[in-house]
Amino acid sequence: MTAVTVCKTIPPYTRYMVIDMDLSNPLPLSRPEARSIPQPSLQRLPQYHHYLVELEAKRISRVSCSAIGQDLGLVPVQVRKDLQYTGIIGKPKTGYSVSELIQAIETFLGWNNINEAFLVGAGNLGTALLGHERFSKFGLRIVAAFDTDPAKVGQWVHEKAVLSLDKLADLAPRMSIHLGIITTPAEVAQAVADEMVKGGIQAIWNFAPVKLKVPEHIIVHNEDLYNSLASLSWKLARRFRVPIQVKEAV
Amino acid sequence: MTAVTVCKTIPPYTRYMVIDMDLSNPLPLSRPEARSIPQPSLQRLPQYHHYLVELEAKRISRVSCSAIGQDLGLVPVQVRKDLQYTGIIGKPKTGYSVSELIQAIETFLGWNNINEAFLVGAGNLGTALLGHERFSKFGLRIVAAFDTDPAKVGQWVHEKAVLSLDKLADLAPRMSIHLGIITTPAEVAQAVADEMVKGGIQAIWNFAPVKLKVPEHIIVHNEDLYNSLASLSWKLARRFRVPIQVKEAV
DNA sequence: TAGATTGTTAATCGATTAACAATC
DNA sequence: TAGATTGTTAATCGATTAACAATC
Repeated sequence: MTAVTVCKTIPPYTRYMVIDMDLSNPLPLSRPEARSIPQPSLQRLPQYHHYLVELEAKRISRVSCSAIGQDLGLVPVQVRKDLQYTGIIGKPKTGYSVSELIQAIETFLGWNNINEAFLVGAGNLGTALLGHERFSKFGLRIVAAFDTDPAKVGQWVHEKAVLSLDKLADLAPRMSIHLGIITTPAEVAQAVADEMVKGGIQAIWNFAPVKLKVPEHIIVHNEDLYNSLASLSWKLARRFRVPIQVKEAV
Repeated sequence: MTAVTVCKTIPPYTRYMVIDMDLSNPLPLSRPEARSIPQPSLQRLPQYHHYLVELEAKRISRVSCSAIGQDLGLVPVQVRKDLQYTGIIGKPKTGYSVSELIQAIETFLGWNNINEAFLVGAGNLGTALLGHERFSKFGLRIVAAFDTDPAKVGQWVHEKAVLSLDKLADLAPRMSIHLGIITTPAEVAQAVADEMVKGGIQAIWNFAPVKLKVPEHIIVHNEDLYNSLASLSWKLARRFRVPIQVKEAV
């Protein structure tokens, strides 16, 4: 508001840019960590990334918001807003540089600095994740697996050793591992989380259907298939219920 | 508004209930399919369900919103709103009946009428899902698996037959299967989805990281691990960036 | 009765979308 | 220049939360 008097002819958002440049921050790209981002936007970024990588493979070097929106089923202005969080700036009329966008998204999401992780629970799901080469493209490398089953300990799964769970709390700090993945049955998930916290793990990606109790500073993400199944089966069930509902109304 | 004159002394929401009963719908429970529900609420319902089942195992028969909220990290009024979508009604001072709540949630989510499903892609992830007994508690039963790999076709995985993919479009309508699960690599997911649509599948639970192109009436749910990994690694990366950021500010 | 808890309405908060100026 | 596309602001839409009456 006070800036209005300084330069009346320039519209508000141009003024904002000038102020921004005054602080010698011409490239917002240089401090993406300073910004906050809505959860939905954050979750759309990997979609853009995936799409852009495909474009790059097709040797397409520039893209507009409308084109992205068209292919991903989003309105252009939403794409624009989302991309702005990464700090990237486009060119009117020509759009955005595909390679710059990819770079910006990867930097923003921290996919450049690889996260090494420990996985606990070498069952079917654990094995599936251990074999998931594509994770490395998204900055995640699972370096070892843990289990309590003596039959599994000492084995190798997808070139990764399966170690005894009681080694975890000791190994994690020595290898400076900050990320833990839980793919155990629900019953033991809490005990595993406790071990991880003891080992100084900062973030837990939890595939067990339990609400983990951990100290407040630990980041927990729940990958709860049941939540997802819920909405799917509700929609499907509703579809088959519809004729009945119509009947009742008559 | 027009109803105000009818009965001035009764406050608005009591009036609403009266009107509702006038339409001979005393139990909202009887027509849960008529209501719409916000996506976030829908995804919280399985959490309540899981929690309530645990309570029931402990022989606790009544529960209040505050208790639920306490344990699940939600404010009481949000719990109340969510539960209202299922049409359940509680009793002031004593709370809700645990068993009625469980019943209401299951009915609302359609978990009573079992969804039989076909799964395509008998790799690690597919095997993990096939072995997931708990799904049956949530109304899902995977009845057969499909694959194109000759080494897998004809095998049995967790007591389920692995069939050749080209049988799917024929079998689905004959067995009246409406739900398909895709756990294939991204490259073939679209082709699999096409087969499912040909077979009359109504809903697809997609674990491959691709945006599927299907007719508009098909329900698709994407279980994209990368979206989830994105926000986790962003938060973790940001945490480690913080000291640097502070330095820059100085 | 008093206190606890539900059910409802209204206010708030946050994300999306509409409108439009700036730019190439 | 004209048209396309970006970047910004303001309006809209939807979910959450606050406040409070009703009920047991």
